[in-house]
Amino acid sequence: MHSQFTIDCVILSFDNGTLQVLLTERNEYPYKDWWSIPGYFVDKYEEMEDAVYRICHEMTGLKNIYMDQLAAFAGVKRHPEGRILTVAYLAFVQYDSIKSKIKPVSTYMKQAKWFAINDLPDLAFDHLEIINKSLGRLKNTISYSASLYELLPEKFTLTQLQLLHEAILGKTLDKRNFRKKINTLGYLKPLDEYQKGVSYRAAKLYKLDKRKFHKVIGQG
Amino acid sequence: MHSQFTIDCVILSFDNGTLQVLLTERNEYPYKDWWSIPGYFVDKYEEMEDAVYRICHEMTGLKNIYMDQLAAFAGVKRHPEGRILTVAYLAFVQYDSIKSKIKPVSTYMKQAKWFAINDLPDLAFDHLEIINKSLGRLKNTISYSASLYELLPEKFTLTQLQLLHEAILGKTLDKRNFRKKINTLGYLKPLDEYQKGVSYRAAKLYKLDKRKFHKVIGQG
DNA sequence: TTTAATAGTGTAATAAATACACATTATATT
DNA sequence: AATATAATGTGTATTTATTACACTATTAAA
Repeated sequence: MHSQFTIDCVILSFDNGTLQVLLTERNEYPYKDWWSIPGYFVDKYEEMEDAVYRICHEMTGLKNIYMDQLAAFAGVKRHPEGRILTVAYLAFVQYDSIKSKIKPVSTYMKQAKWFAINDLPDLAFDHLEIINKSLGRLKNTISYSASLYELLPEKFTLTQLQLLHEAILGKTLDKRNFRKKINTLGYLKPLDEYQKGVSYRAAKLYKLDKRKFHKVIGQG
Repeated sequence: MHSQFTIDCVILSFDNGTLQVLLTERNEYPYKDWWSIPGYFVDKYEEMEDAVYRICHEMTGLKNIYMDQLAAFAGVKRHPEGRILTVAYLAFVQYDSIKSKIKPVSTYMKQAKWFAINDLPDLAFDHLEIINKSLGRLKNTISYSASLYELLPEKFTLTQLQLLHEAILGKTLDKRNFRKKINTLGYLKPLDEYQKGVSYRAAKLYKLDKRKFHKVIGQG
Protein backbone atom coordinates (compact mmCIF):
# COMPACT_ATOMS: atom_id res chain seq x y z
CA MET A 1 0.00 0.00 0.00
CA HIS A 2 1.41 3.31 -1.06
CA SER A 3 1.39 6.44 1.08
CA GLN A 4 -1.05 9.24 0.59
CA PHE A 5 0.53 11.38 -2.05
CA THR A 6 3.28 11.80 -4.59
CA ILE A 7 5.80 14.42 -5.55
CA ASP A 8 6.57 15.26 -9.17
CA CYS A 9 9.51 17.36 -10.30
CA VAL A 10 9.60 19.70 -13.26
CA ILE A 11 13.30 20.06 -14.00
CA LEU A 12 13.99 22.74 -16.55
CA SER A 13 17.14 23.61 -18.40
CA PHE A 14 18.19 25.69 -21.36
CA ASP A 15 20.12 24.55 -24.39
CA ASN A 16 20.22 25.41 -28.00
CA GLY A 17 18.08 28.49 -27.55
CA THR A 18 15.25 26.40 -26.15
CA LEU A 19 13.92 25.53 -22.75
CA GLN A 20 14.34 21.84 -22.02
CA VAL A 21 12.50 19.65 -19.55
CA LEU A 22 13.84 16.42 -18.07
CA LEU A 23 11.48 13.50 -18.61
CA THR A 24 11.68 9.92 -17.43
CA GLU A 25 10.38 6.82 -19.17
CA ARG A 26 8.22 4.85 -16.80
CA ASN A 27 8.94 1.20 -16.12
CA GLU A 28 5.82 0.47 -14.06
CA TYR A 29 2.08 0.59 -14.42
CA PRO A 30 0.10 2.72 -14.82
CA TYR A 31 1.45 4.46 -17.90
CA LYS A 32 4.28 1.92 -18.28
CA ASP A 33 6.60 2.98 -21.12
CA TRP A 34 5.16 6.51 -21.17
CA TRP A 35 7.22 9.60 -20.64
CA SER A 36 6.55 11.51 -17.46
CA ILE A 37 8.12 14.10 -15.28
CA PRO A 38 10.08 12.32 -12.55
CA GLY A 39 8.05 11.62 -9.45
CA TYR A 40 7.12 9.04 -6.87
CA PHE A 41 5.31 8.43 -3.61
CA VAL A 42 6.34 10.26 -0.48
CA ASP A 43 7.14 8.00 2.47
CA LYS A 44 4.89 8.06 5.48
CA TYR A 45 7.29 9.89 7.80
CA GLU A 46 9.24 11.83 5.23
CA GLU A 47 9.19 15.61 4.99
CA MET A 48 8.29 16.88 1.52
CA GLU A 49 11.57 18.73 1.19
CA ASP A 50 13.49 15.50 1.81
CA ALA A 51 11.22 13.54 -0.47
CA VAL A 52 11.81 15.92 -3.35
CA TYR A 53 15.55 15.38 -3.24
CA ARG A 54 15.29 11.65 -2.73
CA ILE A 55 12.80 11.18 -5.54
CA CYS A 56 14.64 13.44 -7.92
CA HIS A 57 17.84 11.49 -7.26
CA GLU A 58 16.25 8.06 -7.58
CA MET A 59 14.47 8.92 -10.79
CA THR A 60 17.20 10.88 -12.56
CA GLY A 61 20.51 10.48 -10.74
CA LEU A 62 20.61 14.22 -10.07
CA LYS A 63 21.57 15.47 -6.61
CA ASN A 64 21.59 18.75 -4.73
CA ILE A 65 19.09 20.56 -6.83
CA TYR A 66 17.16 23.47 -5.40
CA MET A 67 13.43 23.06 -5.87
CA ASP A 68 10.50 25.33 -5.26
CA GLN A 69 6.98 24.17 -4.71
CA LEU A 70 4.82 24.85 -7.72
CA ALA A 71 1.33 23.63 -6.83
CA ALA A 72 -0.75 20.65 -5.80
CA PHE A 73 -2.68 18.71 -8.43
CA ALA A 74 -5.44 16.41 -7.34
CA GLY A 75 -7.91 15.91 -10.17
CA VAL A 76 -10.19 12.99 -9.38
CA LYS A 77 -9.36 11.38 -12.71
CA ARG A 78 -5.70 12.25 -12.97
CA HIS A 79 -4.59 8.79 -11.82
CA PRO A 80 -6.27 5.68 -13.19
CA GLU A 81 -5.96 3.85 -9.88
CA GLY A 82 -7.91 6.40 -7.91
CA ARG A 83 -7.39 10.00 -7.00
CA ILE A 84 -3.83 10.56 -5.91
CA LEU A 85 -2.72 14.05 -5.03
CA THR A 86 0.66 15.18 -6.25
CA VAL A 87 2.70 18.16 -5.16
CA ALA A 88 4.70 19.49 -8.08
CA TYR A 89 8.10 21.09 -7.57
CA LEU A 90 10.09 23.19 -9.99
CA ALA A 91 13.85 23.26 -10.42
CA PHE A 92 16.33 24.88 -12.79
CA VAL A 93 19.60 23.20 -13.69
CA GLN A 94 22.51 23.90 -15.99
CA TYR A 95 22.27 21.75 -19.04
CA ASP A 96 25.94 21.02 -19.60
CA SER A 97 26.95 20.43 -16.01
CA ILE A 98 24.41 17.71 -15.74
CA LYS A 99 24.14 15.86 -19.00
CA SER A 100 26.42 12.98 -18.05
CA LYS A 101 24.86 12.44 -14.64
CA ILE A 102 21.38 11.72 -15.84
CA LYS A 103 20.56 8.12 -15.17
CA PRO A 104 17.86 6.74 -12.93
CA VAL A 105 19.10 5.08 -9.76
CA SER A 106 15.88 3.17 -9.22
CA THR A 107 14.41 0.71 -11.70
CA TYR A 108 11.11 2.50 -11.52
CA MET A 109 12.19 4.57 -14.49
CA LYS A 110 13.94 3.14 -17.55
CA GLN A 111 15.75 6.28 -18.59
CA ALA A 112 15.84 10.03 -18.19
CA LYS A 113 16.18 12.40 -21.13
CA TRP A 114 15.93 16.07 -22.01
CA PHE A 115 13.13 17.22 -24.29
CA ALA A 116 12.71 20.62 -25.88
CA ILE A 117 9.70 22.27 -24.30
CA ASN A 118 7.99 22.79 -27.63
CA ASP A 119 8.53 19.24 -28.81
CA LEU A 120 7.22 17.04 -26.05
CA PRO A 121 6.01 13.46 -26.38
CA ASP A 122 2.65 12.38 -25.01
CA LEU A 123 2.88 12.53 -21.25
CA ALA A 124 1.55 10.37 -18.45
CA PHE A 125 -1.14 11.61 -16.06
CA ASP A 126 -1.68 15.38 -16.06
CA HIS A 127 2.01 16.05 -16.51
CA LEU A 128 1.55 18.30 -19.49
CA GLU A 129 -0.66 20.55 -17.37
CA ILE A 130 2.00 20.59 -14.67
CA ILE A 131 4.70 21.56 -17.15
CA ASN A 132 2.54 24.33 -18.57
CA LYS A 133 1.97 25.70 -15.13
CA SER A 134 5.74 25.73 -14.59
CA LEU A 135 6.25 27.78 -17.70
CA GLY A 136 3.71 30.30 -16.49
CA ARG A 137 5.50 30.56 -13.19
CA LEU A 138 8.84 31.00 -14.92
CA LYS A 139 7.46 33.81 -17.03
CA ASN A 140 5.76 35.64 -14.21
CA THR A 141 8.36 35.49 -11.54
CA ILE A 142 11.88 35.38 -12.78
CA SER A 143 12.64 37.65 -15.69
CA TYR A 144 15.71 39.68 -14.85
CA SER A 145 15.99 37.76 -11.59
CA ALA A 146 17.77 35.15 -9.51
CA SER A 147 17.23 31.53 -10.25
CA LEU A 148 17.43 32.30 -13.94
CA TYR A 149 21.17 31.84 -13.75
CA GLU A 150 20.72 28.24 -12.67
CA LEU A 151 19.66 27.66 -16.24
CA LEU A 152 22.94 28.85 -17.74
CA PRO A 153 26.49 27.54 -17.48
CA GLU A 154 28.59 29.23 -14.83
CA LYS A 155 30.28 31.34 -17.49
CA PHE A 156 28.00 32.60 -20.18
CA THR A 157 27.80 35.19 -22.93
CA LEU A 158 25.35 38.04 -22.95
CA THR A 159 23.80 36.61 -26.06
CA GLN A 160 23.09 33.35 -24.24
CA LEU A 161 21.47 35.31 -21.44
CA GLN A 162 19.39 37.26 -23.90
CA LEU A 163 18.27 34.11 -25.70
CA LEU A 164 17.18 32.67 -22.38
CA HIS A 165 15.08 35.73 -21.65
CA GLU A 166 13.61 35.55 -25.09
CA ALA A 167 12.76 31.87 -24.70
CA ILE A 168 11.02 32.52 -21.40
CA LEU A 169 9.15 35.62 -22.47
CA GLY A 170 8.32 34.29 -25.90
CA LYS A 171 9.41 37.43 -27.70
CA THR A 172 12.56 38.98 -29.08
CA LEU A 173 14.43 41.74 -27.28
CA ASP A 174 16.63 44.57 -28.52
CA LYS A 175 20.30 43.73 -28.03
CA ARG A 176 21.45 47.18 -27.01
CA ASN A 177 18.57 47.81 -24.64
CA PHE A 178 18.96 44.38 -23.13
CA ARG A 179 22.63 44.98 -22.39
CA LYS A 180 21.95 48.41 -20.99
CA LYS A 181 19.40 46.93 -18.63
CA ILE A 182 21.71 44.13 -17.57
CA ASN A 183 24.38 46.72 -16.87
CA THR A 184 22.21 48.83 -14.62
CA LEU A 185 21.44 45.72 -12.56
CA GLY A 186 25.16 45.60 -11.90
CA TYR A 187 25.57 42.04 -10.69
CA LEU A 188 27.11 40.45 -13.74
CA LYS A 189 30.88 40.19 -13.55
CA PRO A 190 32.74 40.36 -16.89
CA LEU A 191 35.57 37.84 -17.05
CA ASP A 192 38.86 38.04 -18.93
CA GLU A 193 37.77 35.00 -20.85
CA TYR A 194 36.14 34.47 -24.18
CA GLN A 195 33.94 31.93 -25.80
CA LYS A 196 35.88 29.09 -27.52
CA GLY A 197 35.29 26.91 -30.52
CA VAL A 198 33.16 29.29 -32.54
CA SER A 199 33.97 30.21 -36.13
CA TYR A 200 33.33 33.90 -35.64
CA ARG A 201 34.25 36.60 -33.21
CA ALA A 202 34.27 35.08 -29.73
CA ALA A 203 32.04 36.71 -27.16
CA LYS A 204 33.15 37.81 -23.72
CA LEU A 205 32.13 35.54 -20.86
CA TYR A 206 30.33 36.76 -17.77
CA LYS A 207 29.34 35.23 -14.50
CA LEU A 208 26.87 36.10 -11.79
CA ASP A 209 28.43 38.05 -8.93
CA LYS A 210 26.49 36.46 -6.10
CA ARG A 211 27.69 38.96 -3.52
CA LYS A 212 26.40 41.90 -5.50
CA PHE A 213 23.34 39.96 -6.53
CA HIS A 214 22.22 39.46 -2.96
CA LYS A 215 22.87 43.09 -2.17
CA VAL A 216 20.70 44.23 -5.05
CA ILE A 217 17.99 41.66 -4.42
CA GLY A 218 17.99 42.23 -0.68
CA GLN A 219 16.78 45.75 -1.36
CA GLY A 220 14.12 45.11 -3.97
CA MET B 1 -11.97 7.07 8.18
CA HIS B 2 -11.23 10.40 6.62
CA SER B 3 -10.01 10.90 3.08
CA GLN B 4 -6.45 11.63 2.20
CA PHE B 5 -6.14 15.34 2.54
CA THR B 6 -7.72 18.58 3.64
CA ILE B 7 -8.29 22.02 2.23
CA ASP B 8 -7.77 25.17 4.27
CA CYS B 9 -8.93 28.61 3.22
CA VAL B 10 -7.22 31.88 3.98
CA ILE B 11 -9.98 34.45 3.57
CA LEU B 12 -8.67 37.98 3.69
CA SER B 13 -10.48 41.25 3.90
CA PHE B 14 -9.72 44.88 4.62
CA ASP B 15 -11.29 47.09 7.20
CA ASN B 16 -10.25 49.92 9.40
CA GLY B 17 -6.97 50.34 7.58
CA THR B 18 -5.95 46.79 8.41
CA LEU B 19 -5.97 43.47 6.65
CA GLN B 20 -8.34 41.04 8.30
CA VAL B 21 -8.43 37.27 8.19
CA LEU B 22 -11.48 35.13 8.81
CA LEU B 23 -10.91 32.52 11.52
CA THR B 24 -13.14 29.79 12.80
CA GLU B 25 -13.31 28.37 16.29
CA ARG B 26 -12.98 24.62 16.18
CA ASN B 27 -15.58 22.41 17.81
CA GLU B 28 -13.77 19.08 17.35
CA TYR B 29 -10.53 17.48 18.31
CA PRO B 30 -7.69 17.96 17.68
CA TYR B 31 -7.31 21.60 18.64
CA LYS B 32 -10.90 21.78 19.93
CA ASP B 33 -11.71 25.37 20.95
CA TRP B 34 -8.70 26.76 19.07
CA TRP B 35 -8.95 29.32 16.35
CA SER B 36 -8.04 28.12 12.88
CA ILE B 37 -8.45 29.08 9.29
CA PRO B 38 -11.54 27.34 7.95
CA GLY B 39 -10.83 23.95 6.45
CA TYR B 40 -11.88 20.35 6.29
CA PHE B 41 -11.32 17.02 4.59
CA VAL B 42 -11.88 16.68 0.86
CA ASP B 43 -14.29 13.92 -0.12
CA LYS B 44 -12.98 10.93 -1.99
CA TYR B 45 -14.52 11.79 -5.35
CA GLU B 46 -14.65 15.53 -5.02
CA GLU B 47 -12.60 17.89 -7.18
CA MET B 48 -10.52 20.34 -5.17
CA GLU B 49 -12.25 23.32 -6.73
CA ASP B 50 -15.61 21.99 -5.58
CA ALA B 51 -14.28 21.10 -2.17
CA VAL B 52 -12.97 24.61 -1.60
CA TYR B 53 -16.41 26.12 -2.11
CA ARG B 54 -18.18 23.47 -0.12
CA ILE B 55 -15.80 23.68 2.81
CA CYS B 56 -15.72 27.44 2.82
CA HIS B 57 -19.49 27.51 2.89
CA GLU B 58 -19.86 24.87 5.59
CA MET B 59 -17.31 26.48 7.85
CA THR B 60 -18.21 30.13 7.40
CA GLY B 61 -21.53 30.44 5.62
CA LEU B 62 -19.84 32.30 2.76
CA LYS B 63 -20.70 31.39 -0.83
CA ASN B 64 -19.42 32.16 -4.31
CA ILE B 65 -15.97 33.25 -3.32
CA TYR B 66 -13.16 33.10 -5.84
CA MET B 67 -10.16 31.22 -4.46
CA ASP B 68 -6.66 30.69 -5.75
CA GLN B 69 -4.45 27.84 -4.74
CA LEU B 70 -1.69 29.02 -2.45
CA ALA B 71 0.42 25.96 -1.65
CA ALA B 72 0.42 22.49 -0.16
CA PHE B 73 1.56 22.00 3.43
CA ALA B 74 2.49 18.53 4.59
CA GLY B 75 4.88 18.72 7.53
CA VAL B 76 5.09 15.33 9.23
CA LYS B 77 4.25 16.89 12.58
CA ARG B 78 1.69 19.46 11.50
CA HIS B 79 -1.24 17.27 12.56
CA PRO B 80 -1.16 15.42 15.86
CA GLU B 81 -3.03 12.43 14.44
CA GLY B 82 -0.48 11.69 11.78
CA ARG B 83 0.75 13.51 8.72
CA ILE B 84 -2.14 15.02 6.83
CA LEU B 85 -1.47 17.10 3.78
CA THR B 86 -3.46 20.27 3.31
CA VAL B 87 -3.87 22.38 0.22
CA ALA B 88 -4.27 26.01 1.18
CA TYR B 89 -6.39 28.39 -0.88
CA LEU B 90 -6.49 32.15 -0.77
CA ALA B 91 -9.51 34.39 -1.25
CA PHE B 92 -10.26 38.08 -0.97
CA VAL B 93 -13.65 39.36 0.08
CA GLN B 94 -15.27 42.69 0.78
CA TYR B 95 -15.59 43.20 4.48
CA ASP B 96 -18.92 45.01 4.57
CA SER B 97 -20.76 42.94 2.03
CA ILE B 98 -20.11 39.85 4.04
CA LYS B 99 -20.17 40.66 7.73
CA SER B 100 -23.73 39.56 8.33
CA LYS B 101 -23.41 36.31 6.43
CA ILE B 102 -20.65 34.83 8.49
CA LYS B 103 -21.94 31.87 10.41
CA PRO B 104 -20.84 28.26 10.14
CA VAL B 105 -23.34 25.91 8.52
CA SER B 106 -21.77 22.80 9.96
CA THR B 107 -21.29 22.17 13.66
CA TYR B 108 -17.67 21.42 13.08
CA MET B 109 -16.90 25.04 13.82
CA LYS B 110 -18.48 27.00 16.65
CA GLN B 111 -18.18 30.44 15.12
CA ALA B 112 -16.40 32.45 12.46
CA LYS B 113 -14.90 35.85 13.13
CA TRP B 114 -12.64 38.45 11.57
CA PHE B 115 -9.26 39.12 13.15
CA ALA B 116 -6.85 41.89 12.31
CA ILE B 117 -3.82 40.35 10.71
CA ASN B 118 -1.45 41.84 13.25
CA ASP B 119 -3.49 40.77 16.24
CA LEU B 120 -4.07 37.07 15.80
CA PRO B 121 -4.84 34.55 18.52
CA ASP B 122 -2.84 31.33 18.82
CA LEU B 123 -3.69 29.20 15.85
CA ALA B 124 -4.26 25.49 15.35
CA PHE B 125 -1.86 23.37 13.33
CA ASP B 126 0.55 25.31 11.09
CA HIS B 127 -2.11 27.85 10.24
CA LEU B 128 0.03 30.83 11.20
CA GLU B 129 2.59 29.69 8.65
CA ILE B 130 -0.14 29.40 6.05
CA ILE B 131 -1.40 32.91 6.77
CA ASN B 132 2.10 34.32 6.57
CA LYS B 133 2.60 32.68 3.22
CA SER B 134 -0.64 34.30 2.03
CA LEU B 135 0.60 37.72 3.00
CA GLY B 136 3.78 37.15 1.05
CA ARG B 137 1.77 36.14 -1.98
CA LEU B 138 -0.43 39.20 -1.64
CA LYS B 139 2.58 41.47 -1.48
CA ASN B 140 4.38 39.92 -4.41
CA THR B 141 1.62 39.52 -6.87
CA ILE B 142 -1.13 42.01 -6.59
CA SER B 143 -0.02 45.55 -5.93
CA TYR B 144 -1.68 47.76 -8.52
CA SER B 145 -3.52 44.70 -9.83
CA ALA B 146 -6.74 42.79 -10.15
CA SER B 147 -8.05 40.86 -7.20
CA LEU B 148 -7.10 43.75 -4.95
CA TYR B 149 -10.48 45.27 -5.62
CA GLU B 150 -12.18 42.27 -4.08
CA LEU B 151 -10.91 43.62 -0.80
CA LEU B 152 -12.72 46.93 -1.13
CA PRO B 153 -16.39 47.81 -1.26
CA GLU B 154 -17.76 48.21 -4.77
CA LYS B 155 -17.57 51.98 -4.44
CA PHE B 156 -14.49 53.24 -2.68
CA THR B 157 -12.47 56.39 -2.19
CA LEU B 158 -8.95 56.84 -3.41
CA THR B 159 -7.79 57.12 0.16
CA GLN B 160 -9.25 53.72 0.95
CA LEU B 161 -7.44 52.29 -2.03
CA GLN B 162 -4.21 53.89 -0.94
CA LEU B 163 -4.58 52.60 2.62
CA LEU B 164 -5.05 49.12 1.23
CA HIS B 165 -1.86 49.38 -0.78
CA GLU B 166 -0.05 50.66 2.26
CA ALA B 167 -1.34 47.82 4.43
CA ILE B 168 -0.20 45.26 1.91
CA LEU B 169 3.17 46.80 1.18
CA GLY B 170 3.85 47.71 4.77
CA LYS B 171 4.91 51.25 3.95
CA THR B 172 3.36 54.64 3.37
CA LEU B 173 2.90 56.10 -0.08
CA ASP B 174 2.78 59.66 -1.36
CA LYS B 175 -0.79 60.75 -2.02
CA ARG B 176 -0.16 62.73 -5.19
CA ASN B 177 2.11 60.14 -6.71
CA PHE B 178 -0.29 57.37 -5.82
CA ARG B 179 -3.17 59.14 -7.54
CA LYS B 180 -1.08 59.94 -10.57
CA LYS B 181 -0.17 56.28 -10.90
CA ILE B 182 -3.76 55.14 -10.46
CA ASN B 183 -4.75 57.60 -13.15
CA THR B 184 -2.29 56.33 -15.74
CA LEU B 185 -3.65 52.82 -15.20
CA GLY B 186 -6.95 54.22 -16.39
CA TYR B 187 -9.37 51.58 -15.19
CA LEU B 188 -10.90 53.37 -12.25
CA LYS B 189 -14.21 55.02 -13.02
CA PRO B 190 -15.03 58.16 -11.01
CA LEU B 191 -18.68 58.24 -9.93
CA ASP B 192 -20.96 61.21 -9.33
CA GLU B 193 -21.27 60.08 -5.78
CA TYR B 194 -19.54 61.00 -2.58
CA GLN B 195 -18.75 59.40 0.72
CA LYS B 196 -21.47 59.80 3.35
CA GLY B 197 -21.56 60.12 7.10
CA VAL B 198 -18.16 61.68 7.59
CA SER B 199 -17.62 64.84 9.56
CA TYR B 200 -15.28 66.39 7.06
CA ARG B 201 -15.14 66.96 3.35
CA ALA B 202 -16.61 63.90 1.65
CA ALA B 203 -14.41 62.11 -0.84
CA LYS B 204 -15.42 61.16 -4.35
CA LEU B 205 -16.28 57.53 -4.91
CA TYR B 206 -14.75 55.38 -7.59
CA LYS B 207 -15.34 51.92 -8.91
CA LEU B 208 -13.35 49.47 -10.95
CA ASP B 209 -14.16 49.63 -14.65
CA LYS B 210 -13.92 45.93 -15.37
CA ARG B 211 -14.11 46.40 -19.12
CA LYS B 212 -11.10 48.69 -19.18
CA PHE B 213 -9.40 46.62 -16.56
CA HIS B 214 -9.44 43.52 -18.71
CA LYS B 215 -8.23 45.49 -21.70
CA VAL B 216 -5.27 46.84 -19.78
CA ILE B 217 -4.49 43.54 -18.08
CA GLY B 218 -4.92 41.54 -21.25
CA GLN B 219 -1.94 43.40 -22.66
CA GLY B 220 0.44 43.38 -19.73
C1' DT C 1 -17.28 81.97 12.99
C1' DT C 2 -13.85 79.12 14.06
C1' DT C 3 -11.77 74.68 14.39
C1' DA C 4 -10.71 70.13 12.98
C1' DA C 5 -10.23 66.76 9.75
C1' DT C 6 -9.54 65.09 5.39
C1' DA C 7 -9.90 65.91 0.10
C1' DG C 8 -7.77 67.35 -3.79
C1' DT C 9 -4.25 69.30 -6.85
C1' DG C 10 0.94 70.53 -10.09
C1' DT C 11 5.63 70.98 -11.24
C1' DA C 12 10.40 70.13 -11.64
C1' DA C 13 14.05 66.64 -11.51
C1' DT C 14 15.63 62.13 -12.08
C1' DA C 15 15.53 57.56 -13.74
C1' DA C 16 14.01 54.00 -16.81
C1' DA C 17 12.38 52.29 -21.26
C1' DT C 18 12.27 52.43 -26.09
C1' DA C 19 13.63 52.92 -30.98
C1' DC C 20 17.13 52.55 -34.03
C1' DA C 21 22.27 51.10 -37.47
C1' DC C 22 26.87 50.28 -38.17
C1' DA C 23 31.85 49.29 -37.38
C1' DT C 24 34.59 45.33 -35.33
C1' DT C 25 36.62 40.86 -34.95
C1' DA C 26 37.62 35.92 -35.50
C1' DT C 27 37.39 32.11 -38.41
C1' DA C 28 36.78 29.65 -42.72
C1' DT C 29 37.08 29.71 -47.70
C1' DT C 30 39.11 30.69 -52.00
C1' DA D 1 46.77 37.09 -49.09
C1' DA D 2 42.20 38.44 -49.95
C1' DT D 3 37.49 37.86 -49.22
C1' DA D 4 33.23 36.19 -47.27
C1' DT D 5 30.72 34.98 -43.27
C1' DA D 6 28.73 35.27 -38.95
C1' DA D 7 28.23 37.08 -34.82
C1' DT D 8 30.04 40.74 -31.30
C1' DG D 9 29.84 45.19 -29.35
C1' DT D 10 28.61 49.95 -29.00
C1' DG D 11 25.57 55.41 -28.41
C1' DT D 12 22.13 58.81 -28.73
C1' DA D 13 17.78 60.97 -28.78
C1' DT D 14 12.89 60.48 -27.33
C1' DT D 15 9.39 59.10 -24.53
C1' DT D 16 7.58 57.49 -20.39
C1' DA D 17 7.58 56.60 -15.50
C1' DT D 18 9.06 57.70 -10.83
C1' DT D 19 10.19 60.58 -7.20
C1' DA D 20 10.16 64.60 -4.07
C1' DC D 21 7.64 68.07 -2.28
C1' DA D 22 3.23 71.92 0.22
C1' DC D 23 -0.69 74.27 -0.01
C1' DT D 24 -5.76 75.40 -0.82
C1' DA D 25 -10.61 73.57 -0.68
C1' DT D 26 -14.51 71.56 1.51
C1' DT D 27 -17.46 69.79 5.06
C1' DA D 28 -19.32 69.09 9.68
C1' DA D 29 -19.06 70.00 14.36
C1' DA D 30 -18.13 72.94 18.21
